[in-house]
Amino acid sequence: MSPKLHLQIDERSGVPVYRQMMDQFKYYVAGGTLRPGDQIPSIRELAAALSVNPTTVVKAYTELERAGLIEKRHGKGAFVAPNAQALTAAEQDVALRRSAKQLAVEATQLQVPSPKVISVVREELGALYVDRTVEDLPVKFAVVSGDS
Amino acid sequence: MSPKLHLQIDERSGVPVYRQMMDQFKYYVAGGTLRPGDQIPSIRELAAALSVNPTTVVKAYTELERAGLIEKRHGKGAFVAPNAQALTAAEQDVALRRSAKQLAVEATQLQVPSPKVISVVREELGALYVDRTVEDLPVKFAVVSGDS
DNA sequence: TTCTGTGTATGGCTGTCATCACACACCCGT
DNA sequence: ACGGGTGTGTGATGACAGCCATACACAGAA
Repeated sequence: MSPKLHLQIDERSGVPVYRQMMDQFKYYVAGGTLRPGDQIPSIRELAAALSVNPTTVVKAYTELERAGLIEKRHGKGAFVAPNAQALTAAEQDVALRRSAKQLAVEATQLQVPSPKVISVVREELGALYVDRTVEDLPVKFAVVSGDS
Repeated sequence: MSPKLHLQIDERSGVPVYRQMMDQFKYYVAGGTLRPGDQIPSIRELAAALSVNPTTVVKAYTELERAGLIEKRHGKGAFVAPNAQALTAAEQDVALRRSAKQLAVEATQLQVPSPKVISVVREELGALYVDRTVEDLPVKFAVVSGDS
């Protein structure tokens, strides 16, 4: 039913909260963690877990619904749409490259040597895998708002 | 005087434009590419180069000035502040980690294997170095707004 | 003075988010 | 069947931030 999600909101990033939520749901669907029919957190539940206003979640869910990715059912909850399309491999690549490029630009401007960049990325990837294992507890949705 | 800068604005990222500009100037100063006394692009010039409204650049410059990083002189232009502090190594690390973490989160949600992530990062880093060499032309400020 | 570069100031449109009050669907005890 | 409690999504309103368009003010050279 409800796969364990790991949503992360960075308030200081400047990126609208509803957009951060949308992207992450997209990625979960694209990666196959969320599958058609799966129930996702209720608006209130997610709002509480992430410490944001319910209206913000509403906006994200509404947009996702308009994109055909999820369905809201009054009084029942929200679900991944039956025909929710996973991102194509190409689209996944674009999304990933987008982040990678920003990192690269930043590193270049900071004049950080490439090997250092790579090692930091490795560390952060490793840190997440740790989280994933630790997360085999009765927590449905884990949240990190600030930094680790 | 005016070192060759390479500013990059991603309009679709959701991050406020003025914030993207601020960050990149910060990074250039932190990395030593921009040094105290250096003249930076005029408000109009930068606005034209990036295809944004001058007021947006004003906001970025005003904030940077308030942070003590640059100085605006009426009728003359904008310059890196005499006592502009480069970021400490620790602060640089924080900034870099921030981007790296976001990339890691995204990759994890997309279930992209780590080696793939690393290789993409390497590619993007490489692409930027290419740009840097190519940029030995009479262009003072090069801009990339969309994707490469 | 006049021209041309520079930074400055104001108002308006849009997007983002919070607050608060409302409406629908289910379940359970009566 | 009923009726209420609890969960769910919905909608109206207001405050504030980002961005743009436009007109104004200063500095230096012709």
